[in-house]
Amino acid sequence: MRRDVFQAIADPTRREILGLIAHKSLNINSVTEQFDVSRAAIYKHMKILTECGLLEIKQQGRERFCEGKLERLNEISDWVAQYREFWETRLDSLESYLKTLQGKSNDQGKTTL
Amino acid sequence: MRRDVFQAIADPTRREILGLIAHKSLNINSVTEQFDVSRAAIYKHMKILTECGLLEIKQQGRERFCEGKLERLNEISDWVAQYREFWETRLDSLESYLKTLQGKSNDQGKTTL
DNA sequence: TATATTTGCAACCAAAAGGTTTCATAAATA
DNA sequence: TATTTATGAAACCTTTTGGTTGCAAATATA
Repeated sequence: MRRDVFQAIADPTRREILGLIAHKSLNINSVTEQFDVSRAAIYKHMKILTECGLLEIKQQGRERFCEGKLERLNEISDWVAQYREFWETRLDSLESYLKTLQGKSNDQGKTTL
Repeated sequence: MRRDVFQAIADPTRREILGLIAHKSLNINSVTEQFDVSRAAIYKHMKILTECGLLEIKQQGRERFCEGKLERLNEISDWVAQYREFWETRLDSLESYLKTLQGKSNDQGKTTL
């Protein structure tokens, strides 16, 4: 069972769940109401999110409130970041190239690519 | 067949493939050599990456060179970004709270956590 | 106490994912 | 021309995924 953050956010329902609980903690039934699948299905998604640390559950009476731990998404943005540097470097050199062109003829405007 | 960027990067092999071709274009056999699965398996991964725009293929004789289109990862970082703001706000208010304590200060520090 | 509510979890199912082997085809080369 | 190389893709298999229904247990409430 691979259970990493990348796999966790691959599912659109799980992304939606994160969106819901980012703002405020909700119990499992409240989350379920927002979807048209069974509680058991939502529960399984919750479990996956919990197992990779994106979500924490706090018991309160017979209810369990789900709290988002979005910091864990850092793993994702860190991974993307290495390539961002890479592709932005390329875009930067394109940009400076275009600026060079622009400097040569000043009425140029944007060249459609 | 869901075929979005989120699902594409969920698989570790596909993430590795992106890492390989980020630096320079490689043909399919060269990519395959780096893994211990069959060419057909790699080919399928390539296809998925192509279908969601993370990769472009340029024919050159009988070979096909795979070129990374990492800009498409913007979709991922955009999605993460909305939550980044959210959780960094929380961290920022913690930080300013700590600064307030440290400075024993005269400003109205945000203590809402 | 009897009943409602909220949840955990098992058992099961269909479809998707990730892999394999095999064959066909087009391009390069001996 | 005959052969090797690089690839596309079909057929097939196993495991994982995402869903279901149903039941048990614990907490709240009438």
